[in-house]
Amino acid sequence: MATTIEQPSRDADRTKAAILFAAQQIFAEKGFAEAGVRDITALAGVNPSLVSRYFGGKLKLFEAALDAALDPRLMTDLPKENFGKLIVARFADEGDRVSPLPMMFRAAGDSEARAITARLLRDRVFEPLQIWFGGEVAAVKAARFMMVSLGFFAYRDQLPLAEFAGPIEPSLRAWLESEFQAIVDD
Amino acid sequence: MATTIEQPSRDADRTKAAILFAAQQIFAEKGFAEAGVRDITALAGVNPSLVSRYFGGKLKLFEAALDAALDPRLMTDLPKENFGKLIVARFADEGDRVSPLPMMFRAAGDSEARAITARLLRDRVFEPLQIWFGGEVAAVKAARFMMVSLGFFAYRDQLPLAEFAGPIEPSLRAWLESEFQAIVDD
DNA sequence: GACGTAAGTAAACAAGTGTTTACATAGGGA
DNA sequence: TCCCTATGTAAACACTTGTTTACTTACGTC
Repeated sequence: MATTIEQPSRDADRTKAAILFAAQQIFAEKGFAEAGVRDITALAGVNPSLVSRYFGGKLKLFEAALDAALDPRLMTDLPKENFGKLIVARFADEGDRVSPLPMMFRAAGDSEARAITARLLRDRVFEPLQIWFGGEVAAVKAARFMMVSLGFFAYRDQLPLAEFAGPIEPSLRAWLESEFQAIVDD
Repeated sequence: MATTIEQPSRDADRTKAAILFAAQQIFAEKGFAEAGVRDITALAGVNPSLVSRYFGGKLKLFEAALDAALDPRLMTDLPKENFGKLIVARFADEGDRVSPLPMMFRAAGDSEARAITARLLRDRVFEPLQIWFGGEVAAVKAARFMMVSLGFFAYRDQLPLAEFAGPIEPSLRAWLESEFQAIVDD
């Protein structure tokens, strides 16, 4: 019988982490409004009241979940020579797993959650990108990057067209790659 | 005393129109979830129960309001030679009035409303655009148009950055114009 | 002018929400 | 071993929501 790690049944840190992890899943899947505290805590296997106790409420939990999902390095760790191909590969092939944008889109219906997404998107994505791009047109470059990315995910999220449901159409993919590459090259 | 048009205080068609008009305002401003039937009917000056009676419920009212706001001619009536400059002018300068996209973004949180926006966006925008573009790459062109448009509105809607709050930055605007123009030229 | 139907209203309804309160209990330290 | 506190639970709370039901009233018709 293999030795198993002792798992104390009462561990606040572990419980918080479980709630946070479940929140990321449920918020991304159902959106802020439709994701119930009871849904999240059921997935985490704990009592609904712990959301208020440990995070201060559903809205704060959303903020924590989104903040944990945001990581600008997912863009800025790529080499600029091959930026276009690589970022599209990341977005198109593992986009729903790697990007918090669907989670943000489905929170746009709630005004408070929307204010949080706007702030985090600016501080945790737009600003780091601007620094990474550098130069005097860095702000415009960051804006272009945001627009193309938002457009791509909004398109996949909102327009479940049969002809684009599977792998992305080759010439559309090539266009996207050139769009992203042009941002760093300009 | 000037002759005034007789306004019957009881006119079902007029009441329906008033509700529909108010729904467009409120849905665009607050989103589907936060827009209450009571908000809409208060603006229209009627009783909340009339939403169910005349439209079959809040969801059907949303569908009717969105359908009434969608008009592909806002894009396809433009000359292709000057398409880029003109469409950007329309979107950037009168975008919130002319485009139903903000209304759609803020409905993404509700799964049923989202299904409606997806269907209407496909049938009332994507398909007509595809026909208008024509040729064998029409689908890809329509997809590119959707992505750039969605990206632009998502950006303005979700990222209220101070530096882009007012009129759009000139070089960013030039880039957008070239993007749209390239779609029709390719 | 009386009447019946369409138009509109007010209020109750039923369901779901996030949060709070009161209570139970596991587990480590004295 | 005995507590005492952190951890977790169950249930009630307070509130909002879209919708339905019962009722009132204005308008066209005979």
